[in-house]
Amino acid sequence: MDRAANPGARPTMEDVARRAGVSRALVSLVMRGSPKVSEQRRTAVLRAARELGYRPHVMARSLASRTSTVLGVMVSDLHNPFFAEIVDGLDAVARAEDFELIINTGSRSPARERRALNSLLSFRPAGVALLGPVVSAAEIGLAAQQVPIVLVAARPTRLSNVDIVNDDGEAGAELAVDHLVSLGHNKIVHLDGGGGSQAGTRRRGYLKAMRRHGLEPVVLRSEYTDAAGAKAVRELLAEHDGDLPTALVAANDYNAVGAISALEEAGLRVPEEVSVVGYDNTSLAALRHLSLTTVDQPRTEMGRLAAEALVQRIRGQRSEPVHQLLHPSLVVRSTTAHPPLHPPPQSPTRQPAGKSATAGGTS
Amino acid sequence: MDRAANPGARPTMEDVARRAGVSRALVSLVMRGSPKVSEQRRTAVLRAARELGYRPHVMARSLASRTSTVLGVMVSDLHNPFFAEIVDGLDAVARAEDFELIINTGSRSPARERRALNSLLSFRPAGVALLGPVVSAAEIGLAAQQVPIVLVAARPTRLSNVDIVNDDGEAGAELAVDHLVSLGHNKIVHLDGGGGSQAGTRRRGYLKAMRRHGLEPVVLRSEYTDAAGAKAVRELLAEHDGDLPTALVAANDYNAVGAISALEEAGLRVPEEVSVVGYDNTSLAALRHLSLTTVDQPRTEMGRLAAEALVQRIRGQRSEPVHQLLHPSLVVRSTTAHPPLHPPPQSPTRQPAGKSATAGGTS
DNA sequence: TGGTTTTGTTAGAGCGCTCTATTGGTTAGA
DNA sequence: TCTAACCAATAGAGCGCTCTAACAAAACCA
Repeated sequence: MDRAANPGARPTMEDVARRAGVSRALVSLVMRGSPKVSEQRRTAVLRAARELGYRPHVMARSLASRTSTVLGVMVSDLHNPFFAEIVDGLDAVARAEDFELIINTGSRSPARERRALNSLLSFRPAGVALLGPVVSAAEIGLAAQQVPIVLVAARPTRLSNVDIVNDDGEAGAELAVDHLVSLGHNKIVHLDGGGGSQAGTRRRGYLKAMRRHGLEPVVLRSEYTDAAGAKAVRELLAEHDGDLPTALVAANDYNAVGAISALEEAGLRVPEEVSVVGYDNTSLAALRHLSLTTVDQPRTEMGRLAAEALVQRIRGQRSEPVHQLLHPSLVVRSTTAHPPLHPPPQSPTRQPAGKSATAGGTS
Repeated sequence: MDRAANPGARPTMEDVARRAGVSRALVSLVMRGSPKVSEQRRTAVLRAARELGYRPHVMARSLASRTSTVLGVMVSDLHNPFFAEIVDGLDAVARAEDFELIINTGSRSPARERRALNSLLSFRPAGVALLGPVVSAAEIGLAAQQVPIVLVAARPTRLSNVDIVNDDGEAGAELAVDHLVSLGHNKIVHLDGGGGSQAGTRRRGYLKAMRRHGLEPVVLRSEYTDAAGAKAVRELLAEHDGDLPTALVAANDYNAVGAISALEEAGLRVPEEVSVVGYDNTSLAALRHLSLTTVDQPRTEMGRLAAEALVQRIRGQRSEPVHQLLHPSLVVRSTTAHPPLHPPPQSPTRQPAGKSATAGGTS
């Protein structure tokens, strides 16, 4: 009844002003927390606003102020909980710095991702974070001309006007290989992530570490999925019939889980006969049922740094691009052990001696 | 150079109009695909727009038109891939009907969820979908006065002005119990979802089915997490030392996986000694490594129906609330089997009393 | 006391767009 | 030939807000 000339519809600043007996401009000042408002009027305005259920219209606000408090987030794959933790980090900073997050997803398809990005841009956000983008560098570059952009978990790029926050995939893969080598493995195969973001970097790290240890690298093309991991292993088993690897460095955790399934289907036990290392330390890996040895990226931290990079750019505190490379760490769980036939220097955890028969003739 | 009075900044409709030698209104018509524009001018405008890299400003548009093409989506937990599939369904409809999705998350905390909801509302969306909300009914009701709202995967509510799309959790839990009974189980314990959405409904279904079969129900308070499932089982094992159940109906897949881990830690084998049924058929359950028997909700379909409900309301095609209750189905995988010491009559898969829902899935 | 600051408040223009009239310019009908 | 009917195009108001400039009223200083 008191919604004045605006029954039913959402109350506007005008309505609040009328009810509080002040001007629209004063309401605006109160809403933005200006110090130059008398206490008396401030409380009157706040009360009127509360009574009407008024909430400022962000779009109108950003239109009028020519600024935005919106940070756009493009999540390349909502199904992958990996990104959820990055969002956690972004969200924490956004909350602290008074930005709003709007999320959008590209479903791992470049076309949809472009759509999602355009949709985000049409809100004229103050900045945009692309998590695991698969869209072309050219398009990212184009967008970067209009708004600060930070890439997270992205494949390497030559773009000069974007910030980047990645984990050091090369170091991570090296970590995995070093771990396996230290357990006594020397036939270590990498299932790579195909064209996925970070796949190339991890592959490079694997190759580098293998060379460093004087071992012969074998890379199998795969993908960031359960099914692809299983498929790659099945092919591996079919081809390299006699000469099986004793350890696998998988593209990521999903890939690793698929690989483990295929290994077990083939009667190979993990880790007794084959060790498997994942990548990402997703909640999947942590499930005690899987208990996957994996490489952990500081995801929340990555999100936090990404948001901070954006905020700095938005506030004009920095204009050169930054390229953060965070250090991953190895999380050793139960899918890695000493290889069969290669008893380690010291006392092992689980190294069944009777294993030799199996390893001798898997044929 | 030709950006006229607007160098550097994003071109506006005015810029396009100037360049094409027409009025701003005409550009507006072209942008909205009006048929009442001569072909000649249309191409001229489109060319000018292309040359300037013009993209309409959705905020300004929705401000001026007093309409919105934005659908807000509040996802209660981004880490749970369950919701990602609902978003897929929403997204499909949104794309088809020319709406934009903006997503936001509440991280399973009522306070954050309220924040997220308010943030969403401040964009004055045309409609809002709340996926697995934990915020209070009162607040939802308040929001529903301002914008059409659809609840998905929500706990039951008395709210009269919102649409609801749920799976029939009662039927789902019954499906699980019936399946276990048909395998010969009669000591079936339910690990419930505590205060989680749908937890009560599932518990009710479990109780109903147990009673129907003349069995004594046992409900253990738990939660929708891996850890909670494991904890509940550990407590169960500690207390009911002598008289263990032969089957568990878990609150959801995560809970089930935790339960399985705890069982295996205790030396109990699944499914040989204890059968476990999950709920949700998440990607987790499908991993061949877990191969969890579970209840599947048609999630994408739920998302689709939710979006359609919103669109109908937005278009004014309907004003009464709808309450959709979708039928779940059982996916039998490898975590359920006949109970020990109780060899079944024959080898059943289905259960006698022709229940409405089907038994689908693998294996 | 008069002038200068300071403080609190407001009018009014305008952000980029849509939308309702309204305007000329054709064409059709009689 | 005139009017009605249509068509393409446009002027101008206004969506809900911010922001600059201007303005009273109170406070300060000499």
